[in-house]
Amino acid sequence: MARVSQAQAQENRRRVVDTASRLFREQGTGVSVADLMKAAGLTHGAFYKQFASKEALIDEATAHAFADLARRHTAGLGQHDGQRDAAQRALIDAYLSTGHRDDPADGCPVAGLAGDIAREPEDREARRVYAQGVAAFAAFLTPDGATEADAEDDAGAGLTRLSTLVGALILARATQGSPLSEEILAAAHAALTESA
Amino acid sequence: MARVSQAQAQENRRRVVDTASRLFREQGTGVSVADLMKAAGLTHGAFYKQFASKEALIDEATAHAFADLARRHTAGLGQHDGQRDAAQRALIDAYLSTGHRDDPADGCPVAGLAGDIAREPEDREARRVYAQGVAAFAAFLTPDGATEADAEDDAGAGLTRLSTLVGALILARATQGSPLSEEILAAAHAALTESA
DNA sequence: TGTACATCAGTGAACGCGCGTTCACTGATGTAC
DNA sequence: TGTACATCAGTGAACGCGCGTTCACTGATGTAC
Repeated sequence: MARVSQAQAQENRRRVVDTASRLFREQGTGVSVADLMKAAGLTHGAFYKQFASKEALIDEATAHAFADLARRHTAGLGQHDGQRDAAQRALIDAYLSTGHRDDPADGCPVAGLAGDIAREPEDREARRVYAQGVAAFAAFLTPDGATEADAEDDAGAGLTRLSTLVGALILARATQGSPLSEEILAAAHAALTESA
Repeated sequence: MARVSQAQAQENRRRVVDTASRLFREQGTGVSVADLMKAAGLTHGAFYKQFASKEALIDEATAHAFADLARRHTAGLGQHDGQRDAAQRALIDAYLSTGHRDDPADGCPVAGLAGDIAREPEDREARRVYAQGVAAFAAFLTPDGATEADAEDDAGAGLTRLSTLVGALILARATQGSPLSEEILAAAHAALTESA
């Protein structure tokens, strides 16, 4: 394989970003460029024809993961005829499932990337994108009722719900193998669905 | 410096474990043996006189961090004359402070080690210790009231509170630099203290 | 539409570097008498 | 208590290896005529 059509090259590039966004969530941003490219079906040398550095790919893969998350939230709303509470309930069910716990690659980037993002320097693009993604997710979780009177409280409730979701998922993953893991998911699920 | 007294050697070993437990929380378990030993005031060669491998140190440093956490919880109870609700309230205040957010090295190992522990293989000692630490922390957070009637619900409430605390702290660290970071801490703090 | 040639996505060997780990050596400590 | 010697915690050079990145090369693609 030598030169490849522009369309093929563009598709290869897309596949690298998509593969990276999955592997970074699953194994962390420490995944090597060589392993990454192999997973995308290419050799490591081709990487620098498409990306300036591994850092640049981390930025791009982070943005890709959050764009996908936003798309899923919009789709979720669509599936419930725009009813926020029904869409939120469906999201909570899926978020705190063992399926989500066991599949970080295809799962929430807020949870999957949290550890690596926290250790990135403050001026990194990936951090900006992450914070924006957190804000958008919290907004999606804002209670359905009175959004006019107490806007600040509502925003706070969205942030708190997100904290509980992300915390429970991360703890369930870190305790996987112990019965505690399922107990955490069940407890958070009960707490988040009884009041909503 | 060549040979050193047994007492000195023992103290050096303790210092390495303590330094590791702090650096792992702050920078992750990816910290190099050389950096670690330098931070403890020794050279890297001495490492293998005290530890079988870096893995073994990760296990020991994790246990050390959780033993320290348990000690702090006990001390917290003592400072409030054994009153659980007062001790819990004080812990929540400290846990969701910017001081705790900005000092992961000296902070909660449940939050600081979550990402690395989740990626360790299931049979690792560090995972066992971590799960045990999560259970103990959740027990500490169990509501003060009726611990006789609904033991399962109470345990669930402890796990949910821990999920919210850990999730909020991790998100606040990952969004540090954005105003969102303080909003997350404030929102979770309000939610956890209004009901308790 | 067919031919000639420049382009450039992908390959695979190679780079300097830092990793975890090993090892020959040092010399104060601990012990045997 | 004093001397002779074995022990072993700590040092620093060295190991093989995988990392991110570079580069000479390939040959199908895209373009100029």
